[in-house]
Amino acid sequence: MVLQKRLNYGFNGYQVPAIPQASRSARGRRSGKKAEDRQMCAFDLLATVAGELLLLKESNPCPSTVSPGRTWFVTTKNTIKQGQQHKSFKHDPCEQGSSDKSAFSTKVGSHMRGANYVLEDQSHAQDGATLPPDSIKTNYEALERVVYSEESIIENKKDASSHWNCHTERVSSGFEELPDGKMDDRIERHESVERKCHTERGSSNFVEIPGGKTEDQIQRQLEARHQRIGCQTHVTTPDISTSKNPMDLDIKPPALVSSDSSIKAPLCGDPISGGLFPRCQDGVKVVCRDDDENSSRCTQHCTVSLKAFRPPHVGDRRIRKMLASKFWKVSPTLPKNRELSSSELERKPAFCSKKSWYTRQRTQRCYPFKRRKFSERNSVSTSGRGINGDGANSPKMNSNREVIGAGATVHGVSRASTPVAIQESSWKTENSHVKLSIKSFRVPELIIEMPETATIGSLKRTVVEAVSSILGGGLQIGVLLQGKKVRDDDKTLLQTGIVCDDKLDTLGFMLEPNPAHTPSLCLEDHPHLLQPRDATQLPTRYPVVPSSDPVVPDVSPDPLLVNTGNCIESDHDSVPSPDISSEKSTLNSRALVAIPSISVEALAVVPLPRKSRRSELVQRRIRRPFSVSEVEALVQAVEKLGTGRWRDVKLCAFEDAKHRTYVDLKDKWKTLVHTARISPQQRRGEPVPQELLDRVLSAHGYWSQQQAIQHVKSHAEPCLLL
DNA sequence: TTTAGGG
DNA sequence: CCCTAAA
Repeated sequence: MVLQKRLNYGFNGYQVPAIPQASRSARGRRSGKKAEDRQMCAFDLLATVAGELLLLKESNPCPSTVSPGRTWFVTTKNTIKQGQQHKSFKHDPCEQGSSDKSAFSTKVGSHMRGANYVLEDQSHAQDGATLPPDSIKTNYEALERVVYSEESIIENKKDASSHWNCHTERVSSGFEELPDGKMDDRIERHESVERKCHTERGSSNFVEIPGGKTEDQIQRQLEARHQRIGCQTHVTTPDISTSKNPMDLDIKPPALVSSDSSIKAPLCGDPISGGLFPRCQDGVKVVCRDDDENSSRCTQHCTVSLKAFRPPHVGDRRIRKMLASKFWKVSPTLPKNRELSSSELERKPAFCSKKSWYTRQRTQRCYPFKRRKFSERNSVSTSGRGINGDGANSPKMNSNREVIGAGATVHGVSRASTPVAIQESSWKTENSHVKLSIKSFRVPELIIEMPETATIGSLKRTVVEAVSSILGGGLQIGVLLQGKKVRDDDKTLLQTGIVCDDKLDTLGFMLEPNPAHTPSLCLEDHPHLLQPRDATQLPTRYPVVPSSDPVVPDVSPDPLLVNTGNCIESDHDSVPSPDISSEKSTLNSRALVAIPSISVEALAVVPLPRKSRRSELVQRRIRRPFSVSEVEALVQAVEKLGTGRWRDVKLCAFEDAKHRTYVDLKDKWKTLVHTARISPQQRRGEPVPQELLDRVLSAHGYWSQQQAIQHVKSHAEPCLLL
């Protein structure tokens, strides 16, 4: 079940400019992920727009003047030549056929390729008359969901039913016609999939709000989404004369600053972000027309630049990772996070700046929540009125003036950025936190060998040295929950089950050697460790750590290194990169000087398997076993579509399961076929009903046959096809 | 980018 | 689930 809101906005025609090719190129992305990322970018864009709209909305306390049933659509201005499955989004959603979802994603992809799209309010012409709510079922579902999410972040409530014309409705995620009573069945399954999305980390790009969630849960969900997306919006009021080129929009200083109503505090004015992510800003030209398009009032245009501050190259995972590390950083009870250890910060100044950038980003992202807690709705409305002058109560909330007003407000807030520390503290007080008390750490195995004649004092010293050597940077923290190691760094505490005053006794921490740590620092701090004796007299494991990862001193500007975990992907940024490498070079050479020659030798001798480092950096995706319901969906989709159309299968049955790529589905089918062929005794994991396996075999057989037939036809009788 | 197939 | 050649 999906809660949907129909949002009413007083203007229409969001023109999304072409996004430069350069902003899309990304290295190191895995192909399976690309489509999702791309889609997500586009959705973020839409969400961004939606978020701005919400600002407008908030500043106008009389939304009831806008008629219901209004929905935003994405329409394309360009003709896309790729297949024949493209329908204009202007088409009546009622007539959508089975290919429409494909069309949507393809169009979104094309959008990222530079096609022009218009986010458009299609119902403006006939207020309340067009597009009965029920007609929006499929393609727009995602968009609306985003819109809903954004609104929720601002309003922080899911049942704002009164004047925002929201309603709940069930939406079928399937887009093929479902015969007879199959619909309910389908919806049921879809619900289950969605529920799964919630329990599994980051599996959905959207925050899907299933029924029955508490407000608190929703809030956390939305927060998580915001963290994932890392997207902020910014509205400026550019010079109208330059509005032709959205990229050239001037940024005017804020006209008004309000500390209260400035909901989505943006970051555009942040010089750090500007410097670090010169290409991260997707300019969005927003053309605001008057509500009644046909009236003379619609002639005036204003342009609003919406900037989505989501570094386009940043993988979802990376953002999350970084934010996660940010979290730990905030928590004073925990030792430094390996992902962003202090030593790393020292060595890579760019990290620091980025980090602070992100800190700000993140805290501001949370601002809507704070605002809501601190202020009543009334005060928001009041300030909104103040910002927009007399327009707020006007029946036509949609005048251009107000758009500008809202934009200026937001912009002003973006400039008035608060110190990070303050924001963090307020952040901390505003969210439910898990309080942890770490009584002691379990230290990883440490083998120490001493001559019998050694004194107790020297033993102590050796142990201390060994421990402190490891503590010097060569460790990371392992988290244990109920005795099981929590490996997924990207999961939130909530998702992992670490909630306030609950289960905390089962939570444990463990020190582990950090294979990625830089040995030079450690050795630099304790050079005597290697010097006083022969290396063979130090069979402790800690000295091994350095040579186990000799590549770390490698200062080559390897993007893999630069892009690691806590760092925003920055391979395009010319500024920080040289700093990083030069800084590291210096450090490294300095470190090498301090290291005895034997260590240098060790460094040279032991080649690091590149793979291992890579796997350190690019984390393997979490394994998510297919549930029976997922298998059933897959089987059904393959029965319908065949075995050679995994993309369609994905779109058909797993559109909302963002963590299932078509490659995953293909692989799963492969294993399903295999499973079906082996004896039940040999099967592992959650048992798949035999009935499903039978269907797998029969479908597999059928489609293999079909493929063979097609193959024969196209080869033996090519002329017949002409 | 998607498919197909090996690992 | 990853990787990658091939289309």
